[in-house]
Amino acid sequence: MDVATERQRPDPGQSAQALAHRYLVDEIRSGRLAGGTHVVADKVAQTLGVSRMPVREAIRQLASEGFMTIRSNRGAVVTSLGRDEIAELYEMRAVLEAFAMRLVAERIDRQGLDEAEIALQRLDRARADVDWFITAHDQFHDVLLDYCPRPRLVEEIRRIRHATEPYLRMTLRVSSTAIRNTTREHAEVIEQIRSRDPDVAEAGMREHILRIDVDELSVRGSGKDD
Amino acid sequence: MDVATERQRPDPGQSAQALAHRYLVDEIRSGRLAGGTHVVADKVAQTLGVSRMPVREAIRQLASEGFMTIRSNRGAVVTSLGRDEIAELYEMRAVLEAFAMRLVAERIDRQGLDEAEIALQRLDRARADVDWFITAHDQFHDVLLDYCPRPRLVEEIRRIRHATEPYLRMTLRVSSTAIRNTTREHAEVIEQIRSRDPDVAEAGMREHILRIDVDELSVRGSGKDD
DNA sequence: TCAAGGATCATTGTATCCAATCTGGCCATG
DNA sequence: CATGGCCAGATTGGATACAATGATCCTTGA
Repeated sequence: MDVATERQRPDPGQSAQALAHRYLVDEIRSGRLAGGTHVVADKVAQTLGVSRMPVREAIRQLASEGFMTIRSNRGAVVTSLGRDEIAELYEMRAVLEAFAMRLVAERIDRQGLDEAEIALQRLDRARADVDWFITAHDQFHDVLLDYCPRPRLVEEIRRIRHATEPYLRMTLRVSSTAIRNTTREHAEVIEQIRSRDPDVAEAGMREHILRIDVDELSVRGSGKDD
Repeated sequence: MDVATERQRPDPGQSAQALAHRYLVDEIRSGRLAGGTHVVADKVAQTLGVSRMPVREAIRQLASEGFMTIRSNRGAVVTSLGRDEIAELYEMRAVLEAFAMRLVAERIDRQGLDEAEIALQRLDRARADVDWFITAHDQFHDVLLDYCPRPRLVEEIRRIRHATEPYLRMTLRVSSTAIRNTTREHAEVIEQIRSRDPDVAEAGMREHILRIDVDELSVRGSGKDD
Protein backbone atom coordinates (compact mmCIF):
# COMPACT_ATOMS: atom_id res chain seq x y z
CA MET A 1 0.00 0.00 0.00
CA ASP A 2 3.08 2.23 -0.05
CA VAL A 3 5.04 1.39 -3.16
CA ALA A 4 2.31 0.55 -5.59
CA THR A 5 0.69 3.96 -5.61
CA GLU A 6 2.24 5.06 -8.88
CA ARG A 7 2.93 2.72 -11.75
CA GLN A 8 5.35 3.06 -14.59
CA ARG A 9 2.49 3.12 -17.04
CA PRO A 10 2.77 5.60 -19.89
CA ASP A 11 -0.59 7.06 -19.00
CA PRO A 12 -1.06 7.11 -15.27
CA GLY A 13 -4.60 6.20 -14.37
CA GLN A 14 -5.74 7.06 -17.85
CA SER A 15 -6.85 4.46 -20.31
CA ALA A 16 -5.76 4.91 -23.89
CA GLN A 17 -9.33 5.28 -25.03
CA ALA A 18 -10.05 7.94 -22.44
CA LEU A 19 -6.90 9.73 -23.48
CA ALA A 20 -7.93 9.70 -27.11
CA HIS A 21 -11.42 10.84 -26.23
CA ARG A 22 -10.23 13.77 -24.21
CA TYR A 23 -7.67 14.71 -26.81
CA LEU A 24 -10.21 14.76 -29.61
CA VAL A 25 -12.85 16.59 -27.64
CA ASP A 26 -10.26 19.17 -26.81
CA GLU A 27 -9.19 19.57 -30.39
CA ILE A 28 -12.75 19.91 -31.59
CA ARG A 29 -13.97 22.25 -28.91
CA SER A 30 -10.99 24.51 -29.36
CA GLY A 31 -11.55 24.64 -33.08
CA ARG A 32 -8.15 23.19 -33.95
CA LEU A 33 -10.04 20.35 -35.59
CA ALA A 34 -12.47 22.19 -37.83
CA GLY A 35 -15.85 20.84 -38.77
CA GLY A 36 -15.67 18.61 -41.83
CA THR A 37 -12.11 17.53 -41.15
CA HIS A 38 -11.47 13.90 -41.94
CA VAL A 39 -10.00 12.28 -38.84
CA VAL A 40 -7.78 9.31 -39.64
CA ALA A 41 -7.63 6.93 -36.73
CA ASP A 42 -4.05 5.89 -37.39
CA LYS A 43 -2.75 9.45 -37.40
CA VAL A 44 -4.34 10.20 -34.07
CA ALA A 45 -3.03 6.92 -32.73
CA GLN A 46 0.54 7.78 -33.67
CA THR A 47 0.21 11.28 -32.30
CA LEU A 48 -0.86 9.90 -28.95
CA GLY A 49 1.51 6.95 -29.03
CA VAL A 50 -1.21 4.34 -28.79
CA SER A 51 -2.68 1.91 -31.25
CA ARG A 52 -5.57 2.51 -33.57
CA MET A 53 -8.05 0.56 -31.51
CA PRO A 54 -8.66 2.80 -28.54
CA VAL A 55 -8.82 5.71 -30.95
CA ARG A 56 -11.54 3.96 -32.89
CA GLU A 57 -13.51 3.45 -29.72
CA ALA A 58 -13.07 7.07 -28.78
CA ILE A 59 -14.26 8.12 -32.20
CA ARG A 60 -17.32 5.95 -31.91
CA GLN A 61 -18.12 7.47 -28.58
CA LEU A 62 -17.59 10.95 -29.96
CA ALA A 63 -19.97 10.08 -32.75
CA SER A 64 -22.74 9.14 -30.37
CA GLU A 65 -22.04 12.34 -28.49
CA GLY A 66 -22.51 14.28 -31.68
CA PHE A 67 -18.96 15.55 -32.10
CA MET A 68 -18.15 13.35 -35.05
CA THR A 69 -20.00 11.63 -37.84
CA ILE A 70 -19.09 8.13 -38.94
CA ARG A 71 -19.65 7.18 -42.55
CA SER A 72 -19.55 3.45 -43.11
CA ASN A 73 -16.22 2.34 -44.51
CA ARG A 74 -15.28 5.92 -45.23
CA GLY A 75 -14.01 7.12 -41.93
CA ALA A 76 -15.08 9.77 -39.49
CA VAL A 77 -15.36 13.50 -39.96
CA VAL A 78 -15.74 16.19 -37.38
CA THR A 79 -19.41 17.05 -37.33
CA SER A 80 -20.04 20.22 -39.23
CA LEU A 81 -23.25 21.88 -38.20
CA GLY A 82 -25.32 24.03 -40.48
CA ARG A 83 -27.38 26.98 -39.40
CA ASP A 84 -30.48 24.95 -38.63
CA GLU A 85 -28.62 22.34 -36.66
CA ILE A 86 -26.91 24.95 -34.54
CA ALA A 87 -30.23 26.61 -33.95
CA GLU A 88 -31.73 23.29 -32.93
CA LEU A 89 -28.99 22.59 -30.43
CA TYR A 90 -29.36 26.03 -28.90
CA GLU A 91 -33.07 25.46 -28.71
CA MET A 92 -32.61 22.16 -26.91
CA ARG A 93 -30.16 23.67 -24.51
CA ALA A 94 -32.52 26.55 -23.90
CA VAL A 95 -35.34 24.19 -23.02
CA LEU A 96 -33.24 21.95 -20.80
CA GLU A 97 -31.21 24.60 -19.04
CA ALA A 98 -34.31 26.70 -18.51
CA PHE A 99 -35.92 23.78 -16.77
CA ALA A 100 -32.77 23.32 -14.74
CA MET A 101 -33.04 26.94 -13.63
CA ARG A 102 -36.56 26.24 -12.45
CA LEU A 103 -35.08 23.75 -10.03
CA VAL A 104 -32.14 25.97 -9.21
CA ALA A 105 -34.40 28.86 -8.31
CA GLU A 106 -35.99 26.70 -5.65
CA ARG A 107 -32.74 25.49 -4.19
CA ILE A 108 -30.05 28.08 -4.54
CA ASP A 109 -28.90 29.83 -1.42
CA ARG A 110 -27.17 33.06 -0.57
CA GLN A 111 -23.75 31.56 -1.23
CA GLY A 112 -24.78 30.32 -4.64
CA LEU A 113 -26.07 33.70 -5.65
CA ASP A 114 -22.83 35.26 -4.49
CA GLU A 115 -20.84 32.80 -6.55
CA ALA A 116 -22.96 33.66 -9.55
CA GLU A 117 -22.29 37.36 -9.02
CA ILE A 118 -18.59 36.70 -8.85
CA ALA A 119 -18.75 34.62 -12.01
CA LEU A 120 -20.63 37.46 -13.64
CA GLN A 121 -17.85 39.89 -12.76
CA ARG A 122 -15.28 37.51 -14.15
CA LEU A 123 -17.33 37.24 -17.31
CA ASP A 124 -17.44 41.01 -17.60
CA ARG A 125 -13.69 41.32 -17.24
CA ALA A 126 -13.12 38.53 -19.77
CA ARG A 127 -14.89 40.21 -22.64
CA ALA A 128 -11.68 41.14 -24.42
CA ASP A 129 -10.27 37.67 -24.97
CA VAL A 130 -12.18 34.90 -26.73
CA ASP A 131 -10.73 31.95 -24.85
CA TRP A 132 -11.03 33.69 -21.54
CA PHE A 133 -14.55 34.76 -22.34
CA ILE A 134 -15.68 31.27 -23.24
CA THR A 135 -14.15 29.86 -20.09
CA ALA A 136 -15.79 32.49 -17.96
CA HIS A 137 -19.09 32.03 -19.73
CA ASP A 138 -19.00 28.28 -19.13
CA GLN A 139 -18.15 28.91 -15.52
CA PHE A 140 -21.09 31.24 -15.07
CA HIS A 141 -23.56 28.68 -16.33
CA ASP A 142 -21.83 25.90 -14.44
CA VAL A 143 -22.05 27.76 -11.16
CA LEU A 144 -25.80 27.86 -11.50
CA LEU A 145 -26.00 24.26 -12.71
CA ASP A 146 -24.15 23.18 -9.58
CA TYR A 147 -27.39 23.86 -7.77
CA CYS A 148 -29.43 21.68 -10.09
CA PRO A 149 -30.03 18.29 -8.46
CA ARG A 150 -30.29 16.42 -11.78
CA PRO A 151 -26.89 15.06 -12.80
CA ARG A 152 -27.94 13.67 -16.17
CA LEU A 153 -29.76 16.82 -17.09
CA VAL A 154 -26.70 18.86 -16.24
CA GLU A 155 -24.47 16.53 -18.19
CA GLU A 156 -26.67 16.81 -21.24
CA ILE A 157 -26.74 20.58 -21.05
CA ARG A 158 -22.97 20.69 -20.87
CA ARG A 159 -22.67 18.28 -23.78
CA ILE A 160 -24.76 20.53 -25.96
CA ARG A 161 -22.85 23.60 -24.87
CA HIS A 162 -19.59 21.91 -25.80
CA ALA A 163 -20.93 20.77 -29.15
CA THR A 164 -21.72 24.33 -30.14
CA GLU A 165 -18.56 25.81 -28.67
CA PRO A 166 -16.49 25.84 -31.86
CA TYR A 167 -19.12 27.90 -33.63
CA LEU A 168 -19.39 30.35 -30.78
CA ARG A 169 -15.62 30.60 -30.80
CA MET A 170 -15.47 31.34 -34.48
CA THR A 171 -18.09 33.99 -34.17
CA LEU A 172 -16.52 35.73 -31.23
CA ARG A 173 -13.29 36.02 -33.14
CA VAL A 174 -14.85 38.10 -35.89
CA SER A 175 -17.82 39.76 -34.28
CA SER A 176 -18.22 41.18 -30.84
CA THR A 177 -21.96 41.74 -31.09
CA ALA A 178 -22.63 38.70 -29.01
CA ILE A 179 -20.34 39.96 -26.28
CA ARG A 180 -21.71 43.45 -26.07
CA ASN A 181 -24.80 42.85 -23.97
CA THR A 182 -23.46 39.83 -22.17
CA THR A 183 -23.07 41.35 -18.76
CA ARG A 184 -26.53 42.83 -18.64
CA GLU A 185 -28.18 39.70 -19.96
CA HIS A 186 -26.49 37.42 -17.48
CA ALA A 187 -27.26 39.84 -14.69
CA GLU A 188 -30.90 39.49 -15.66
CA VAL A 189 -30.62 35.73 -15.36
CA ILE A 190 -29.33 36.08 -11.83
CA GLU A 191 -32.13 38.43 -10.95
CA GLN A 192 -34.74 36.10 -12.31
CA ILE A 193 -33.35 33.25 -10.28
CA ARG A 194 -33.12 35.45 -7.24
CA SER A 195 -36.85 36.01 -7.57
CA ARG A 196 -37.26 32.36 -6.60
CA ASP A 197 -40.18 32.15 -8.95
CA PRO A 198 -39.70 28.94 -10.96
CA ASP A 199 -41.72 30.19 -13.89
CA VAL A 200 -39.75 33.40 -14.07
CA ALA A 201 -36.45 31.58 -13.83
CA GLU A 202 -37.38 29.10 -16.52
CA ALA A 203 -38.79 31.65 -18.92
CA GLY A 204 -35.82 33.90 -18.32
CA MET A 205 -33.16 31.33 -19.13
CA ARG A 206 -35.05 30.11 -22.16
CA GLU A 207 -35.15 33.59 -23.53
CA HIS A 208 -31.54 34.23 -22.61
CA ILE A 209 -30.23 31.30 -24.58
CA LEU A 210 -32.54 31.75 -27.53
CA ARG A 211 -31.51 35.38 -27.80
CA ILE A 212 -28.31 34.23 -29.47
CA ASP A 213 -28.12 35.27 -33.09
CA VAL A 214 -27.76 31.93 -34.79
CA ASP A 215 -27.09 33.47 -38.17
CA GLU A 216 -23.93 34.97 -36.81
CA LEU A 217 -22.89 31.64 -35.34
CA SER A 218 -23.28 29.77 -38.58
CA VAL A 219 -21.18 32.05 -40.72
CA ARG A 220 -18.71 29.32 -41.44
CA GLY A 221 -20.68 26.42 -40.08
CA SER A 222 -21.49 24.57 -43.26
CA GLY A 223 -20.31 24.27 -46.81
CA LYS A 224 -16.88 23.32 -45.65
CA ASP A 225 -17.35 19.58 -45.75
CA ASP A 226 -14.27 17.62 -46.73
CA MET B 1 -20.12 -25.22 -47.62
CA ASP B 2 -22.27 -25.21 -44.59
CA VAL B 3 -21.27 -26.74 -41.30
CA ALA B 4 -17.54 -26.24 -41.38
CA THR B 5 -17.68 -22.46 -41.37
CA GLU B 6 -20.30 -20.88 -39.19
CA ARG B 7 -19.70 -17.39 -40.49
CA GLN B 8 -20.81 -17.67 -44.04
CA ARG B 9 -22.55 -14.44 -44.87
CA PRO B 10 -20.94 -11.09 -44.31
CA ASP B 11 -24.34 -9.69 -43.35
CA PRO B 12 -24.95 -7.57 -46.41
CA GLY B 13 -24.94 -3.91 -45.60
CA GLN B 14 -24.67 -4.62 -41.91
CA SER B 15 -21.38 -4.18 -40.12
CA ALA B 16 -20.58 -6.48 -37.25
CA GLN B 17 -20.54 -3.58 -34.84
CA ALA B 18 -23.96 -2.40 -35.99
CA LEU B 19 -25.23 -5.94 -35.61
CA ALA B 20 -23.91 -6.16 -32.08
CA HIS B 21 -25.33 -2.77 -31.22
CA ARG B 22 -28.78 -3.60 -32.47
CA TYR B 23 -28.71 -6.98 -30.81
CA LEU B 24 -27.80 -5.55 -27.43
CA VAL B 25 -30.24 -2.66 -27.62
CA ASP B 26 -32.92 -5.16 -28.45
CA GLU B 27 -32.02 -7.42 -25.57
CA ILE B 28 -31.96 -4.55 -23.13
CA ARG B 29 -35.13 -2.82 -24.26
CA SER B 30 -37.02 -6.07 -24.24
CA GLY B 31 -35.84 -6.83 -20.74
CA ARG B 32 -34.17 -10.09 -21.70
CA LEU B 33 -30.95 -8.50 -20.48
CA ALA B 34 -31.90 -7.25 -17.05
CA GLY B 35 -30.35 -4.23 -15.43
CA GLY B 36 -27.19 -5.12 -13.54
CA THR B 37 -26.36 -8.06 -15.77
CA HIS B 38 -22.70 -8.41 -16.49
CA VAL B 39 -22.22 -8.49 -20.24
CA VAL B 40 -19.14 -10.41 -21.29
CA ALA B 41 -17.92 -9.26 -24.67
CA ASP B 42 -16.66 -12.67 -25.71
CA LYS B 43 -19.96 -14.39 -25.01
CA VAL B 44 -21.85 -11.90 -27.12
CA ALA B 45 -19.26 -12.22 -29.84
CA GLN B 46 -19.67 -15.98 -30.00
CA THR B 47 -23.43 -15.71 -29.95
CA LEU B 48 -23.36 -13.42 -32.94
CA GLY B 49 -20.54 -15.25 -34.69
CA VAL B 50 -18.23 -12.25 -34.79
CA SER B 51 -15.09 -11.36 -32.92
CA ARG B 52 -14.88 -9.51 -29.65
CA MET B 53 -13.79 -6.22 -31.16
CA PRO B 54 -16.96 -5.00 -32.82
CA VAL B 55 -18.82 -6.06 -29.70
CA ARG B 56 -16.49 -3.94 -27.61
CA GLU B 57 -17.19 -0.96 -29.78
CA ALA B 58 -20.91 -1.56 -29.61
CA ILE B 59 -20.70 -1.76 -25.83
CA ARG B 60 -18.74 1.47 -25.70
CA GLN B 61 -21.39 3.17 -27.79
CA LEU B 62 -24.17 1.72 -25.68
CA ALA B 63 -22.42 3.12 -22.65
CA SER B 64 -22.39 6.63 -24.02
CA GLU B 65 -26.03 6.19 -24.92
CA GLY B 66 -26.77 5.28 -21.34
CA PHE B 67 -27.79 1.67 -21.87
CA MET B 68 -24.68 0.22 -20.29
CA THR B 69 -22.15 1.22 -17.69
CA ILE B 70 -18.48 0.51 -18.12
CA ARG B 71 -16.35 -0.03 -15.07
CA SER B 72 -12.66 0.20 -15.78
CA ASN B 73 -11.08 -3.23 -16.15
CA ARG B 74 -14.16 -4.85 -14.74
CA GLY B 75 -16.39 -5.04 -17.72
CA ALA B 76 -19.74 -3.63 -18.64
CA VAL B 77 -23.07 -4.05 -16.95
CA VAL B 78 -26.50 -3.21 -18.20
CA THR B 79 -27.35 0.11 -16.63
CA SER B 80 -29.64 -0.36 -13.71
CA LEU B 81 -31.58 2.75 -12.88
CA GLY B 82 -32.78 3.60 -9.43
CA ARG B 83 -35.95 5.45 -8.65
CA ASP B 84 -34.38 8.89 -8.85
CA GLU B 85 -32.66 8.21 -12.13
CA ILE B 86 -35.83 6.95 -13.72
CA ALA B 87 -37.63 9.99 -12.46
CA GLU B 88 -34.94 12.23 -13.90
CA LEU B 89 -35.17 10.61 -17.30
CA TYR B 90 -38.93 10.96 -17.33
CA GLU B 91 -38.53 14.56 -16.33
CA MET B 92 -36.12 15.23 -19.16
CA ARG B 93 -38.37 13.54 -21.64
CA ALA B 94 -41.30 15.50 -20.32
CA VAL B 95 -39.49 18.79 -20.85
CA LEU B 96 -38.19 17.91 -24.31
CA GLU B 97 -41.26 16.22 -25.66
CA ALA B 98 -43.45 18.97 -24.28
CA PHE B 99 -41.42 21.51 -26.18
CA ALA B 100 -41.69 19.34 -29.26
CA MET B 101 -45.45 19.41 -28.89
CA ARG B 102 -45.30 23.19 -28.86
CA LEU B 103 -43.85 23.00 -32.33
CA VAL B 104 -46.18 20.22 -33.38
CA ALA B 105 -49.23 22.20 -32.36
CA GLU B 106 -48.22 24.90 -34.80
CA ARG B 107 -47.59 22.55 -37.68
CA ILE B 108 -49.83 19.54 -37.48
CA ASP B 109 -52.60 19.28 -40.03
CA ARG B 110 -55.88 17.49 -40.30
CA GLN B 111 -54.20 14.32 -41.49
CA GLY B 112 -51.79 14.29 -38.58
CA LEU B 113 -54.59 14.65 -36.09
CA ASP B 114 -56.42 11.81 -37.77
CA GLU B 115 -53.35 9.62 -37.54
CA ALA B 116 -53.07 10.43 -33.88
CA GLU B 117 -56.67 9.46 -33.33
CA ILE B 118 -56.08 6.17 -35.07
CA ALA B 119 -52.98 5.56 -32.99
CA LEU B 120 -55.05 6.32 -29.92
CA GLN B 121 -57.59 3.69 -30.89
CA ARG B 122 -54.83 1.17 -31.45
CA LEU B 123 -53.45 2.05 -28.04
CA ASP B 124 -56.84 1.49 -26.48
CA ARG B 125 -57.19 -1.91 -28.07
CA ALA B 126 -53.67 -2.89 -27.02
CA ARG B 127 -54.20 -2.46 -23.32
CA ALA B 128 -54.36 -6.19 -22.65
CA ASP B 129 -50.90 -7.17 -23.87
CA VAL B 130 -47.72 -5.59 -22.57
CA ASP B 131 -45.63 -5.86 -25.72
CA TRP B 132 -48.46 -4.73 -27.90
CA PHE B 133 -49.22 -1.88 -25.54
CA ILE B 134 -45.67 -0.61 -25.53
CA THR B 135 -45.50 -0.77 -29.29
CA ALA B 136 -48.77 1.10 -29.65
CA HIS B 137 -47.72 3.63 -27.05
CA ASP B 138 -44.45 4.30 -28.86
CA GLN B 139 -46.35 4.65 -32.09
CA PHE B 140 -48.73 7.18 -30.61
CA HIS B 141 -45.94 9.44 -29.48
CA ASP B 142 -44.04 8.88 -32.69
CA VAL B 143 -46.98 9.91 -34.81
CA LEU B 144 -46.99 13.27 -33.10
CA LEU B 145 -43.21 13.59 -33.21
CA ASP B 146 -43.34 13.07 -36.95
CA TYR B 147 -44.68 16.61 -37.10
CA CYS B 148 -41.83 18.05 -35.07
CA PRO B 149 -39.27 19.65 -37.40
CA ARG B 150 -36.34 19.04 -35.06
CA PRO B 151 -34.63 15.74 -35.87
CA ARG B 152 -32.11 15.80 -33.04
CA LEU B 153 -34.73 16.70 -30.51
CA VAL B 154 -36.89 13.83 -31.69
CA GLU B 155 -33.96 11.44 -31.60
CA GLU B 156 -33.13 12.41 -28.05
CA ILE B 157 -36.72 11.98 -26.93
CA ARG B 158 -36.81 8.51 -28.43
CA ARG B 159 -33.49 7.61 -26.85
CA ILE B 160 -34.82 8.48 -23.42
CA ARG B 161 -38.04 6.62 -24.05
CA HIS B 162 -36.07 3.53 -25.00
CA ALA B 163 -33.81 3.81 -21.99
CA THR B 164 -36.78 3.70 -19.66
CA GLU B 165 -38.62 1.04 -21.62
CA PRO B 166 -37.48 -1.98 -19.58
CA TYR B 167 -38.78 -0.43 -16.39
CA LEU B 168 -42.10 0.43 -17.96
CA ARG B 169 -42.29 -3.12 -19.25
CA MET B 170 -41.60 -4.62 -15.85
CA THR B 171 -44.22 -2.45 -14.26
CA LEU B 172 -46.90 -3.19 -16.79
CA ARG B 173 -46.43 -6.88 -16.20
CA VAL B 174 -47.37 -6.64 -12.56
CA SER B 175 -49.56 -3.60 -12.32
CA SER B 176 -52.15 -2.27 -14.67
CA THR B 177 -52.63 1.04 -12.90
CA ALA B 178 -50.57 2.82 -15.51
CA ILE B 179 -52.72 1.42 -18.26
CA ARG B 180 -56.05 2.25 -16.77
CA ASN B 181 -56.31 5.90 -17.63
CA THR B 182 -54.13 5.73 -20.70
CA THR B 183 -56.81 6.28 -23.29
CA ARG B 184 -58.27 9.33 -21.61
CA GLU B 185 -54.89 10.88 -20.91
CA HIS B 186 -53.68 10.48 -24.45
CA ALA B 187 -56.96 11.78 -25.77
CA GLU B 188 -56.34 14.89 -23.71
CA VAL B 189 -52.95 15.29 -25.33
CA ILE B 190 -54.55 15.23 -28.74
CA GLU B 191 -57.13 17.77 -27.69
CA GLN B 192 -54.47 20.09 -26.32
CA ILE B 193 -52.56 19.90 -29.56
CA ARG B 194 -55.72 20.41 -31.53
CA SER B 195 -56.19 23.66 -29.69
CA ARG B 196 -53.17 24.93 -31.62
CA ASP B 197 -52.12 26.88 -28.58
CA PRO B 198 -48.39 26.21 -28.08
CA ASP B 199 -48.51 26.93 -24.37
CA VAL B 200 -51.40 24.56 -23.85
CA ALA B 201 -49.74 21.83 -25.91
CA GLU B 202 -46.46 22.16 -24.06
CA ALA B 203 -47.97 22.27 -20.61
CA GLY B 204 -50.25 19.38 -21.47
CA MET B 205 -47.52 17.02 -22.61
CA ARG B 206 -45.29 17.94 -19.71
CA GLU B 207 -48.02 17.04 -17.31
CA HIS B 208 -48.91 13.90 -19.21
CA ILE B 209 -45.43 12.45 -19.00
CA LEU B 210 -44.80 13.53 -15.43
CA ARG B 211 -48.05 11.96 -14.34
CA ILE B 212 -46.34 8.58 -14.47
CA ASP B 213 -45.95 7.03 -11.07
CA VAL B 214 -42.23 6.61 -10.82
CA ASP B 215 -42.41 4.62 -7.65
CA GLU B 216 -44.23 1.90 -9.48
CA LEU B 217 -41.67 1.92 -12.25
CA SER B 218 -38.74 1.48 -9.94
CA VAL B 219 -40.07 -1.53 -8.09
CA ARG B 220 -37.28 -3.74 -9.33
CA GLY B 221 -35.07 -1.13 -10.79
CA SER B 222 -32.20 -1.27 -8.36
CA GLY B 223 -30.71 -3.59 -5.85
CA LYS B 224 -30.16 -6.28 -8.39
CA ASP B 225 -26.56 -5.37 -9.17
CA ASP B 226 -24.52 -8.50 -9.56
C1' DT C 1 -7.60 16.34 -75.24
C1' DC C 2 -10.50 13.79 -72.55
C1' DA C 3 -13.16 10.03 -70.73
C1' DA C 4 -13.30 5.12 -69.23
C1' DG C 5 -11.30 1.60 -66.89
C1' DG C 6 -8.31 -0.62 -64.04
C1' DA C 7 -4.13 -0.89 -60.98
C1' DT C 8 -2.43 0.98 -56.73
C1' DC C 9 -2.67 2.86 -52.38
C1' DA C 10 -4.62 4.56 -48.19
C1' DT C 11 -7.83 3.59 -44.72
C1' DT C 12 -11.30 1.17 -42.52
C1' DG C 13 -13.39 -3.17 -40.42
C1' DT C 14 -12.47 -7.42 -38.19
C1' DA C 15 -9.79 -11.12 -36.16
C1' DT C 16 -6.25 -12.86 -33.37
C1' DC C 17 -2.70 -12.40 -29.97
C1' DC C 18 -0.51 -10.75 -25.66
C1' DA C 19 -0.17 -8.33 -21.33
C1' DA C 20 -2.45 -6.38 -17.33
C1' DT C 21 -6.01 -6.75 -14.02
C1' DC C 22 -9.60 -8.67 -11.46
C1' DT C 23 -11.95 -12.68 -8.95
C1' DG C 24 -12.26 -16.41 -6.17
C1' DG C 25 -10.63 -20.20 -3.83
C1' DC C 26 -6.95 -22.60 -1.30
C1' DC C 27 -3.61 -23.00 2.11
C1' DA C 28 -0.51 -21.45 5.66
C1' DT C 29 -0.32 -19.13 9.90
C1' DG C 30 -1.59 -16.99 14.09
C1' DC D 1 -11.47 -20.74 13.70
C1' DA D 2 -10.40 -16.47 11.56
C1' DT D 3 -7.22 -13.91 8.61
C1' DG D 4 -4.30 -12.82 5.02
C1' DG D 5 -1.43 -13.87 1.17
C1' DC D 6 -0.88 -16.37 -3.04
C1' DC D 7 -1.95 -18.89 -7.10
C1' DA D 8 -5.11 -20.01 -11.12
C1' DG D 9 -8.77 -19.00 -14.11
C1' DA D 10 -11.46 -15.59 -16.34
C1' DT D 11 -11.88 -11.22 -18.51
C1' DT D 12 -10.59 -6.87 -20.04
C1' DG D 13 -7.55 -3.40 -22.49
C1' DG D 14 -4.49 -2.84 -26.07
C1' DA D 15 -1.49 -4.05 -30.13
C1' DT D 16 -0.65 -6.25 -34.21
C1' DA D 17 -2.11 -8.75 -38.35
C1' DC D 18 -5.04 -9.42 -42.13
C1' DA D 19 -9.03 -8.78 -45.24
C1' DA D 20 -12.17 -5.64 -47.59
C1' DT D 21 -13.64 -1.39 -49.12
C1' DG D 22 -13.22 3.07 -51.13
C1' DA D 23 -10.23 6.72 -53.22
C1' DT D 24 -6.63 8.10 -56.45
C1' DC D 25 -4.22 8.28 -60.28
C1' DC D 26 -2.35 6.56 -64.41
C1' DT D 27 -2.84 4.38 -68.64
C1' DT D 28 -5.09 3.82 -72.96
C1' DG D 29 -8.10 4.32 -76.68
C1' DA D 30 -11.11 7.25 -79.24
